[in-house]
Formats: sequence, structure tokens, C-alpha cells
Amino acid sequence: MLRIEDTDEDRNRPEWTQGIIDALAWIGISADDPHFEGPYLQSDYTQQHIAAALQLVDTGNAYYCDMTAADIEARNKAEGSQGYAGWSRDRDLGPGPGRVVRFRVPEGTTIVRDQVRGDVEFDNALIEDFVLLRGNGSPVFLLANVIDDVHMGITHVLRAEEHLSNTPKQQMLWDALGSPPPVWGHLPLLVNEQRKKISKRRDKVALEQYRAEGFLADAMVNYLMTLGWTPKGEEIQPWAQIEGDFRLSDVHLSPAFFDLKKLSAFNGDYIRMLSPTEFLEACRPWLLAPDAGYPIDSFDETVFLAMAPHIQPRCVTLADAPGVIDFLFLAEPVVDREAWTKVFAASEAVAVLRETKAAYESVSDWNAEALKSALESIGAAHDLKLGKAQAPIRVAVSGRTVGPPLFEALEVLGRDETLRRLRNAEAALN
RNA sequence: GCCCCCAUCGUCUAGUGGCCUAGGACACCACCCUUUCAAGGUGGCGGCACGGGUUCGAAUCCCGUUGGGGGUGCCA
Repeated sequence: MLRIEDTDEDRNRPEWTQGIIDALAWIGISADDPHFEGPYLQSDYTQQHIAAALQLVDTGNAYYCDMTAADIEARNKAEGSQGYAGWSRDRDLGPGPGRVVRFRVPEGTTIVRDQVRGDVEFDNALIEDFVLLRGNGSPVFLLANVIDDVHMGITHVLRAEEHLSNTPKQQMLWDALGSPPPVWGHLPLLVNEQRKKISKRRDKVALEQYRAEGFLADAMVNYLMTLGWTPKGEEIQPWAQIEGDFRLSDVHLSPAFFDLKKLSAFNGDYIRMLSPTEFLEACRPWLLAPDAGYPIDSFDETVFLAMAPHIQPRCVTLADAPGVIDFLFLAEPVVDREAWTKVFAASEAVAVLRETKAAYESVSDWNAEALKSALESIGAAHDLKLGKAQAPIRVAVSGRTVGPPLFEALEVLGRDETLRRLRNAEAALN
């Protein structure tokens, strides 16, 4: 049973809950999965939590206490102590307004048997009688967490290391409730560049955000798996392989830094592995976005598909795709003035442009190979290598000095449009 | 303060006493390829936190120190 639990103060906001469901669906965990309990809303369970606390009072494992934070502070000051030393343990207080229910921490030691980190021993004397029910009667997270686990028959609790210190408290609760504790596994924390655990406030942690930026779910999942666990063999490997090889006991003990650069490298690899059709489908939201860089209705799937193998190696994220081929869908290329000036400052550039236009007007087969050899001979006549000779044409047609392979792009652009742009460029130069 | 966890290149890591002159990946640099930019190929840079033990032998075991992190709420 997988229970997604985030007890953030925003948890009862429906749109937030939906956000979690969407994000999980993205990485392959469906809300329809029988093992998925869905985002947990504490309010639905509160009565059970309170009942459990009361039961603990009945069995002598918990007691009422009327001391406020100020009372505790005053007493500590007077006695030179700190924390709460079980002062109300034997006062036999009953329920009353403002009274909390505290757990009676037993003597001895608590050993947490952790599948990742081994046995961790805690001295119960160092754990104070913690609150179960607040003065207003509401249950605290720790209690709610345990009670839900008990009721749901949870057998394995896998969570971040930040919870390890509170695990003895939870285990004592399981014991007091007469239920065998679950198998624990505390996973290493994910940290930011400051080596602090990543938090919603400071860091980018929402899966939805990475999806929105054009990361592939497979890349995300694969990368995440390499933090805290090492795949056998290559780092990049399919989920089925990872799933089969994964052992909880192989999980690392040290925190790992979430490196966007490495995620990007994974993403680029995954993008290159896509077939043209898969790539098109994955990119579609960005290709048809209002800010794609060209009028949406001029987008042409056939052109994109033909260019896909040349676009893929130039993308780190799916969001990069429109920018690579936008000039093919624009009525007029957006000219980078600096590039234009620089390229046409070269002595033979204008002549190459003029001659190429002429040659392209009469080229018999409009295909990349023919276009290339035509320009190659023109370049040779001017003692220019292809790398130099193609520059004026590229700038004239795409407006930029960089981009996908030129002749393949001209092939899909077509003779008429290519010549039109070459003529425009020529005119602009005069 | 007290408790708990952790410690190999900048980062993610391999490594469980000899195979380690410490291997890989990302990043970075160089070169190659090349129709620009990418991608790809080759090479380079770069690390066992420190101090004591144990041992014929230690990145690996033990102790300590230092450093980092987490917890310690009538937060979740």
C-alpha cells in the first residue's frame, strides 16, 4: 500500500491535491492503482486519531496534563532543567479545557530496525513525554501518522532520514497500541547546493514544474533513482531494469545533491532516444504554445517530423524544440542583426548569396544533396570551404548563424520559399 | 545544549583488507569529426577530511577529532 502523505499546511486545498495526483500520474503512478491510497487528508481521520489517544489514556500509556508552555518554561527556569520531565504523570488528571494528552514514554531503550541504516538505538530517558492531543483536542501529526498506518495495515514505512529521530516515538506508539511496528527504511535526504534539505520555500521541488519545463518523466525518474542508489551497469537504463535490480539494502546513507545539470544531461539522452513520432507528441504542447515563436496555425507536422532527427540532438528540454525550427514556420525569418552584419562583412558573402540564388533557381532535383553540392561548387570557385560558404545562405534563410543542418532545412522549406528569402536578403543588402 | 545520521574528484558515485598508480558518469578543458550549432569520438583536469590505532598490508576495520546534515513544538 502506497500512501502519499504530505502534511503541509496547504494539504486541504483541492487544487493542491489534484496537483499531486497529476504529478504522480506523470511519473507512472496512477490514482487508479489499487496500491495507491491517494493524498491523505487528515480531517477525514481525526475521530480515529482522537479515539486512539483516549484508548492510550485508558491503558495507562498516556495521561492528561494541564501545563502550558509558559508553565513548563517557568518550572524549567526554577529547577535549572529543560524539556518536559513528565510532571503530570501521576497527577491523575482527567480531561478538561486546555489540557493536552501526553504519551507516557517507558523506561529502557528503543531500537529502530532500519532496512537501510541498520539498527539505531535510542535511550528512552532522552525522549520526553510528547503530546498526542492538543489542548483544543486535535491530534498531532505524529499520532495521526501512526494511527493511519495501523488502520491501513502498513507494513513498510519508507521515508526521508529527517524522520529517523522521531521514529522511536512512533514505534513506542505502535507497541503501546499492541501492533507490531512496520519495517522501517530511512532514505537519504535530497539537498540543495547549500547542502540543506530541499524545501518548498527555497528550492524547486515540484514535479509539475519539471514537467512544465520540458523534462521527460522517464529521464526524471531515471535520474532520481541515481540519487541514493546506484544502477547496475549504465546510469541510463529503463525502469523495468531498475525495478528488477533495486534492493532497499543497497540504498546509500549520505545525502545527495539534486543537480539540474545532470538531470539535463539525462533529459538530452532520453530526447535523443525518442522516435520522430514520439518526439513530436512529447513536444506538441510547446510546439503549439502561444509563445512558440511563430503563428500556431503555420506549424506543419510533416516538416517537423522530417526535421526531427536534426532537432532532437539540439534539445536539452522539450521546450527547446520550437526555437530550433521556428524559422521554417515564420512568414519572415527574425534576423539577428549582429549575425547578419558579421556574415555579410566577409568579402565573398554577397557574391555567394547571388550565385547560390541563381544556381538554386535552376537546380533540377530540390533535395539536400543537390543543394549541398551546388553550394559546394560555388564556394570552391571563391576558394571557400563549405563551412564558410553556407553562412550567408543560412543567415538569409533563417536569420541566424546557428541552427539545424542547412540543406535539410532548405529541402523542407521548398524551392519557392527558399528563393524568396534569398531574394529578400539580396534586396536588403542593396 | 542534548540525541541521531553522514563523510571517496566541483557533483552523483564504484569500492565491503591485497585486483587501487582509486574506476565510471555529469560538469569543465583540449583535440578529432563536421555544413553552422549541437550530437558523437578521443584525451585531460580533478578525490579517499584529519589524527591515532589494528594488520605483513587500510579508501575499506576500530577509536577520537573536525566538518556537514537531521531531530529535539500544543508545526507538518
